[in-house]
Amino acid sequence: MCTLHTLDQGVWAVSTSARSSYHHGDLRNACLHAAWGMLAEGDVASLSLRAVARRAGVSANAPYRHFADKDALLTAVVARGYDELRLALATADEGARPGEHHVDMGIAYVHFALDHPAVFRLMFSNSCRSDPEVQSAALSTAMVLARRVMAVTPATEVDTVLMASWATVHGLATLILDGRVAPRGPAKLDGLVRDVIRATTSFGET
Amino acid sequence: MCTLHTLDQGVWAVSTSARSSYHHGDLRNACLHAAWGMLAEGDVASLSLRAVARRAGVSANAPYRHFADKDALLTAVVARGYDELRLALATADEGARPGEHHVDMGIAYVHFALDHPAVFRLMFSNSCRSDPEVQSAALSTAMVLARRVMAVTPATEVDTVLMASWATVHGLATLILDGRVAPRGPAKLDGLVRDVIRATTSFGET
DNA sequence: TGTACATCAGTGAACGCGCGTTCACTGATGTAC
DNA sequence: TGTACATCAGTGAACGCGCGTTCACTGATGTAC
Repeated sequence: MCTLHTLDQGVWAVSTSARSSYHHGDLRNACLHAAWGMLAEGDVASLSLRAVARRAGVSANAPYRHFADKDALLTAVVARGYDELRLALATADEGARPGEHHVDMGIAYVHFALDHPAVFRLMFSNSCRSDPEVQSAALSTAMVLARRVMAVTPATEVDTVLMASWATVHGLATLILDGRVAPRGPAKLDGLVRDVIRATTSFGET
Repeated sequence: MCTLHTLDQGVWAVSTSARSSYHHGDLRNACLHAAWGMLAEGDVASLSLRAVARRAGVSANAPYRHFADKDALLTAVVARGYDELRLALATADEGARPGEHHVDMGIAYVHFALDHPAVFRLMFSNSCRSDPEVQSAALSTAMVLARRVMAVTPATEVDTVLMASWATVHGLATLILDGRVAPRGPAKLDGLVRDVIRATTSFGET
């Protein structure tokens, strides 16, 4: 059903293994993987094309065979980010406890942000908001939320409720990420998300 | 009562006027003003200390008399940002229509974000979250929201409701800023904020 | 099966650039006497 | 009131750095005959 592989395993792992030949074989993916890894360790400002090439074990200009410029690389990373987020949300929705779909999806959303802070910030920066690939990836991600909202909301209110749900969970993720809101102890994170979502959800779940 | 001046007028305007003497007189404020202006036109990545000095009409290293390094300047800008936001929220709260305090403060919050996108992003980035001046400025800002929440919420739920309110309006501001949620026409912005806040506010207002 | 050749995906060196920051210095200001 | 001097707040030149990107080139691969 879902053919998407997570970036930390599966087909991606191969691309980081030592290469024996002059040709890399999968440099595009290796660059994305390297960029993803570097964003896990630092922020966007510290990510340079040269460093990505270095980490992929390749000369500084080799990435230009696969990306028009630095922006194109970042755009591709962001698109992957949305794919990952969409997968995480869909998985949470599928495995949700009865009557807890919103809460479990919200928890997954916040966890994604905390697990990939720099990627998350990049996804919601204005730098690549107008790229078509990113826009479509963002839209499919939003659709996962939308489907759940539509299942339990009168048609006339779907727009507002979708925005409200998304805004709440997105804002919460951002505020926690930035240290403006602090769950007391990591075990309390899920409870905090649950409480906030319940406090803002006036519509029922079936 | 409130002695804070907005950055675009009042005492700040003076600091950008042509200077006649070797000594600037108010270079610290002039730097902050220049940085603020540059952030209004571009993003954080395009803001350099040298450019700030240039705009302030001063040599590249003059700012070092007033800021230890570039980070210190950014930190000061962020602190000012929180001051401005706090002022905007307090003003909105004071002048709110009866029973609409949450809505009007939310609208003010979103407007601040849209009026100062780069500053807003910088305020909620992790770069200066641990600076004491910033932390205290952020705390006083949050207190403006907290006071309003406390006025209408049972004590046991204040924490959760405060987080929920803040998260919702902050998330909404962020999503609009990033183009993920688009009010249809600028006149519709306030209505969108109002609808979302009403949809997520289950507690009453007196 | 062997060979010539086009194409693809790398290399290494170089470019100009703007940056943050430091240095020795200088003009202006204020204060003690 | 005048002068010597310490202090403050600027200047201009220079530093090393890593960056994005381009260039001519080369090793590997695949395909036509």
